[in-house]
Amino acid sequence: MSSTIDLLRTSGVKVTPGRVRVYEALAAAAQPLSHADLEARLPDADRVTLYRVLDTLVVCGLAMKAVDARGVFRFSASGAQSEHRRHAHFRCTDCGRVFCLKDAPPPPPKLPRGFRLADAEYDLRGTCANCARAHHK
Amino acid sequence: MSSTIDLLRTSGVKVTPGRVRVYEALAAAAQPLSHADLEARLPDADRVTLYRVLDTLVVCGLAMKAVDARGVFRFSASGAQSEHRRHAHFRCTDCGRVFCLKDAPPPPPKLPRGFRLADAEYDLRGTCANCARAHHK
DNA sequence: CAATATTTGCAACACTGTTGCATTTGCAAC
DNA sequence: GTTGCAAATGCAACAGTGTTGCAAATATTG
Ligand SMILES: [Mn+2]
Ligand SMILES: [Mn+2]
Ligand SMILES: [Zn+2]
Ligand SMILES: [Zn+2]
Repeated sequence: MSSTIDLLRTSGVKVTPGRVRVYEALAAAAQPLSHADLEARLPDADRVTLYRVLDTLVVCGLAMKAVDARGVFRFSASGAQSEHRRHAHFRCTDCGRVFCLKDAPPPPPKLPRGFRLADAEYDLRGTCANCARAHHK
Repeated sequence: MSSTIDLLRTSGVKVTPGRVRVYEALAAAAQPLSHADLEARLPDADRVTLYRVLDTLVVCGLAMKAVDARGVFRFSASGAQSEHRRHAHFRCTDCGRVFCLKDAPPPPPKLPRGFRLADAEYDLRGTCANCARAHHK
């Protein structure tokens, strides 16, 4: 069980109280959190600092960023960076939860000449088992 | 070839110049258009009216609304939507343009028992040929 | 402890989308 | 064609989300 401080240090970023608290809020959450969700959980945090801390966590691989159905970014802790890059994700449009799938992400398709691929994401949406059952009963 | 006016009338909404122009811009577009894209194509249109027209087209079934990777809503004429489901898209993080790729999207991976797939999108990001060249000079 | 590169807090801003309200307009009934 | 009215439009003001510039504070290194 490695501490949040160790995680940050290992990821090569400075350890600051803001980063520790934000990461721990993400890790403790059952669902991906929006910036507004985090402001509610950390009332003392500065708005802009919060955006920048989230950005840092994403860049260093400790968090994942995805857009929800309303067009708002949601963040979730990703214990190990390489873990989530090796599989696709499924987002339930009912409850908002994100599930990690077993299968490897598909290989990127051919790009036109001169194009450079920086990042790829296979985004699957639908209803999870829980919500499908609840919906159906 | 049914006219836009007929389409609107059949959908049970009033026929106005704004609705005709917006629908035709969507139908003529190669990719889903954001509100900003449409403002550029229809410089005389009022911002708010444009939002309301788009909303009307979605409600009456003539357009589809989806959120893109930046969290911005993009609209497409209903007929065109099925077209874009048959290939993946590449978004240039420099200029923001979206390119339709030739290859078919990869087959969806196996989902856990009870999960229902509603929609899938293979989202590729990077720099397009133009921006890569400009960046490199 | 001192040096310094990062990070923070704050103000100001940009972009996306919404609401209220007075005016205009599409369309149906006459 | 004229009239009446519900619906659509234009405009101003606003709310939410995210960004940028810059001075002050602070985490790390030595
Ligand atoms: Mn995952
Ligand atoms: Mn396409
Ligand atoms: Zn669910
Ligand atoms: Zn580009």
